[in-house]
Amino acid sequence: MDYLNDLNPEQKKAVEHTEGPLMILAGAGSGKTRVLTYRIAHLINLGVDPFKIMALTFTNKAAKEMKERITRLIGSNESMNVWMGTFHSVFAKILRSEADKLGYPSNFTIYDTDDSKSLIKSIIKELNLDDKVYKPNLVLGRISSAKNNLLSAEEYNKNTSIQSEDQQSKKPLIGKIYSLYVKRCFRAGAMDFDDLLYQTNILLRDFPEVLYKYQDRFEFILVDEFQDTNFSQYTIVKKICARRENICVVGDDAQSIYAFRGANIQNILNFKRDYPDVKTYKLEQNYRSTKTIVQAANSLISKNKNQFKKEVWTQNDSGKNIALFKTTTDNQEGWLVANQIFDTKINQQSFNKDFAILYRTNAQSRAIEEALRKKNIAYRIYGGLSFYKRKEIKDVLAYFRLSLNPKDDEAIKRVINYPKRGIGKTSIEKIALTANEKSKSIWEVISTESLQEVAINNGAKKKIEDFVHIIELFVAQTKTMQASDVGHQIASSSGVLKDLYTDKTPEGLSRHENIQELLNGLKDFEEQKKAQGEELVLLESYMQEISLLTDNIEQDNQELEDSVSLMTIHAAKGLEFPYVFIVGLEENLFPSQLSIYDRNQLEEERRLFYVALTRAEKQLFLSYADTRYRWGKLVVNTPSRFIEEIDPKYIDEKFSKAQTRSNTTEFKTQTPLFGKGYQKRKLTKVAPSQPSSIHTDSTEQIYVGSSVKHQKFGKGKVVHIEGQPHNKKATVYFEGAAGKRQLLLKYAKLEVLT
DNA sequence: CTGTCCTCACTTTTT
DNA sequence: GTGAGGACAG
Repeated sequence: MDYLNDLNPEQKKAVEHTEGPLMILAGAGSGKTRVLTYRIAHLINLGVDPFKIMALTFTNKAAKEMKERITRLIGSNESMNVWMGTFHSVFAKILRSEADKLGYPSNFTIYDTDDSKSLIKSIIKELNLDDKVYKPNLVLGRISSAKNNLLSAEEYNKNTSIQSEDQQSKKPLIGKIYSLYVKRCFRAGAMDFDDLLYQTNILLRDFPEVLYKYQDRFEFILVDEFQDTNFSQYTIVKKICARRENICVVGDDAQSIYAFRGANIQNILNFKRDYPDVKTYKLEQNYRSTKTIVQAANSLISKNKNQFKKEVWTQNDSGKNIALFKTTTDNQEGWLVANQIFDTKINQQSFNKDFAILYRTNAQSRAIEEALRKKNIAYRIYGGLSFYKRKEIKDVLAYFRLSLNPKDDEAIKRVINYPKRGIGKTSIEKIALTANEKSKSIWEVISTESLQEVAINNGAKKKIEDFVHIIELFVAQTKTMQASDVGHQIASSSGVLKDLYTDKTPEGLSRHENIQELLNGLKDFEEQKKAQGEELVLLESYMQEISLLTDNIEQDNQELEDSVSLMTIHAAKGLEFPYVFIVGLEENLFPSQLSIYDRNQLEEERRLFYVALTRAEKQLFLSYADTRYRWGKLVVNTPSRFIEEIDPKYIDEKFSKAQTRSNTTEFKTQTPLFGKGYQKRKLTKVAPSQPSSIHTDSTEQIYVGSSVKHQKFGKGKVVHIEGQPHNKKATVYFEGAAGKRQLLLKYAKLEVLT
């Protein structure tokens, strides 16, 4: 148990507390993830079956990082079996295996926010409501928060206080939209993001035997970022751990930044109420940042009224003061950041990857990007327009979805006339009308005799029938063919590839490339599964894997490796960088104008700033601009109130007048050159980046003649190796029934026997 | 039914 | 400044 020596006394106590409820209040940089990972490793070392441990995180990034760290600690074989992932992905998995109980198909579609919004739009239209009053975003928000508070549509309509709220805001029919929305999702065999949690609650509530099963299966539950859980999530966890109460939650109220989405800091308070004999440990020693950063952050967060008492401290050096830059325009701000990075790199001998630039909204990245490009500083944008959100990718994925679940109305609406087939708006509307009358999905209308009852001309009917035949073919193929083959087939037979191929504009080429990239990712996925011993890899399993991915997954590419990170503060949570720039510190931007009239919302913004400050290890740079382009208009700003809330003894104000004049003019003349950056944007790959350094290294130790062991196939001998380093393919003869196999080493996780 | 031009809303954050 | 969606002509 040497690893316990890596921990400080408080951390160690938390790790060694195995049975019974446990709450860890962990300040920023206090080794929260370390405690979680060590605790899981410790449980396994004590003989707990990894299958019986469930570890829930909030984001894919956090899940991925924890997986990697556990693998490093205890090896992949054990860690693979821990149920670890985001709330949404873990419960999606459970819902798929229990779907029939809820009347859903096990291959239900997951609607993303765009799907939900588009469905809501069509419902609003059908009800002849004004979408200026019933703004789809707002309606979706109401429905979402209802679900996250476990209110069904029926309950929503019965609840007098909600109804009077909706009356008062002159939107009395939101409840009706909610009911219809639920009906449509069900009809389409689809769940939205909130359903993944809501329906899990229903499942555990209405099927005691199912609840019992999972209570029995999960002996230990760990929840990361507990302050960000909403009521729905908390209820699931509470139910599953009710029998043993082996629940460990880790959180920091000072870093709660998702209240806007229904997260409830009260959950931390409730926790003490629900588990009176809970053991609480506070991790207050910060290992990440300098004294200056820690104390500056403390001085800021002390302005919040709602918080737990906690004193974060550090033994680290004092470090440099925070640098505060005032600039005149957003472009100048970008330029200043780029220059500062350039200088710091030389003075401190640091790398691009040591820097992060954090902002409140994604739109702010533009000015920064231009400046970095001009200075030739490599950068990477996290979040923003993710690969899966691109139009062309969503089109192909809609065909994939349709081939797996033809009842998916949102997918059908997306592609029934893309590429152009001469099926116009009027026809689709008439079909949708018939579908609603019969309470059937669009597919059930167009693929049966019901189509004859729709009042459209025969030409259009013929075109629709052709479309149905294509999809029917795809449906059949997805059941028997390898995922990558079906993928190619669908991309070309649907006409999508051809449509983009004929488009020779740079955008068209880039879209075509993106689809190739998607198909490559699909192939990679298939190879990976085959290496794990699966014979037939279906498209279905791929779609289940990616439907909850919104991040861009990192590409293992040397060039991208050393780059400056650009991201929103929300996306930066849980990460750390030696040098951190926080830009756009202006009133109405940060804090956002939507939050300044409400104490709670303002405090959330302040916590967000706290999160930003505490990302830094060595030094912080803050900046604001007097004017900034927003919505194409020049806006004049005053500095953010948050700047003054940091104890001024930690801040050095910098004005750079000399640089201001010469460089803004240079900037203006050159800006147009960088107007179109579309095709230069990075391409991201779909390949799940399982291989950590451990695996990549070990593949280099496999030679012809090596004796190896495979998780599924057992022992074997390597007879042939081909391919590039880090991407080698080996032919292996296995002793058992598996016989001769070709495996990609980077996925196969072969153990070398000596 | 399709293509083009115009208007308008969009900027809070994620699964 | 951009992209989605509506109005209108062909």
